[in-house]
Amino acid sequence: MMSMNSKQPHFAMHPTLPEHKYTSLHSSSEAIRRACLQTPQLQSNIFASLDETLLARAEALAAVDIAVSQGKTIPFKPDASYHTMSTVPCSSNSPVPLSHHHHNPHHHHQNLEPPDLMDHIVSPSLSLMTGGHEGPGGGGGGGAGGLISTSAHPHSHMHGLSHLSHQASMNMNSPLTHHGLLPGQHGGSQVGTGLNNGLSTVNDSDTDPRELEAFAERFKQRRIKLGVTQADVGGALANLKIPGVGCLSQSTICRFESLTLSHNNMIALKPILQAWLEEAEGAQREKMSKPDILNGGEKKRKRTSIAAPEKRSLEAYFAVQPRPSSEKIAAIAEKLDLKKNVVRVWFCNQRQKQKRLKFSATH
DNA sequence: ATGCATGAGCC
DNA sequence: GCTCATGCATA
Repeated sequence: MMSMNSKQPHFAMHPTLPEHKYTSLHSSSEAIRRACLQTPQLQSNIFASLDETLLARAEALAAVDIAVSQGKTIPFKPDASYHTMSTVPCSSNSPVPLSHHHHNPHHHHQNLEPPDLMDHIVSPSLSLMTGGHEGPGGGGGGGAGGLISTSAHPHSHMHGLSHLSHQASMNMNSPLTHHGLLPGQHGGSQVGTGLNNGLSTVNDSDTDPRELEAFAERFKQRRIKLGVTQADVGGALANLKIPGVGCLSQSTICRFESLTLSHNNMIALKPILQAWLEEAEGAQREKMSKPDILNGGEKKRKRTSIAAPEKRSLEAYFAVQPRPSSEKIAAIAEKLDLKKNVVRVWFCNQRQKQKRLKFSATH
């Protein structure tokens, strides 16, 4: 249902529309994506040449890694924060070393060149892998656009966040999509958050990592002050009646607060959450002022759990080749006795994390 | 808070 | 098949 946490009951929000303008819901992940591919892709070949040998080596590494980690080695915390944080009173616990891109005397090559592959294979403490850069070439890699996409699960309720803009370059009709994405983006930096019809051009401040970080922080603090859980926020978003915006999950709210979303995603969500915040605080003020009146199906998805040993192997493989071919994936899957699809998805998720890690390290 | 999964849009 | 945004399930 809703929050499972023992938090405060959430006060209902007024259906009133916030007097806000989220005219800009730029998402163009395509742009950022393009911007991100600054590295030519030649790894496929390299990998191909290494072929089986590499697989074997990687696997061997994995074995070594296992032994080492048993002794005491960092288990590789892939998750990175969106941006380097430093002042996060993180109410609860932040097991994630949000600032490990700063220091960390040992190894650290965020952007490695393919030629260094073997180094990793030899390094027992391999933790951060070679940068796998996408490239249209490699084997796919279409950028999805997408902002807030509603997962229209066959069984689940509609989480209505739009069926809107899933493609910046197209349907620029959607209120949330009138940002004609610009293809040629400056490398590695911003999102091309398009310009809105001259109305609310996304200002630098809106996309500034630093600003987003600060906002996320403020958001969390104020949310807590309101006594509302992340799940409550997600559910309440639908009440804002913002075109194309439905509810979001606790996961997403959590990720927003912890900056573990893509830069693009952060930018897209910010105005929405800001609107909710203002709405919620306004409602509370109202309630405070007049303390008199009324106050007062489907199938379960199964989550595969990849055991630590297998995970280490996958990490080793990933270090060598972040984007293995279908055949490679099949081979890996068989060696680790995992379903091919599980392995494929694992690599996809790993790439997403790496990308964020890279971005946060660069900004 | 985070791991694995789904689905849209694209190549 | 990929990326990306997002969610369910779970540690």
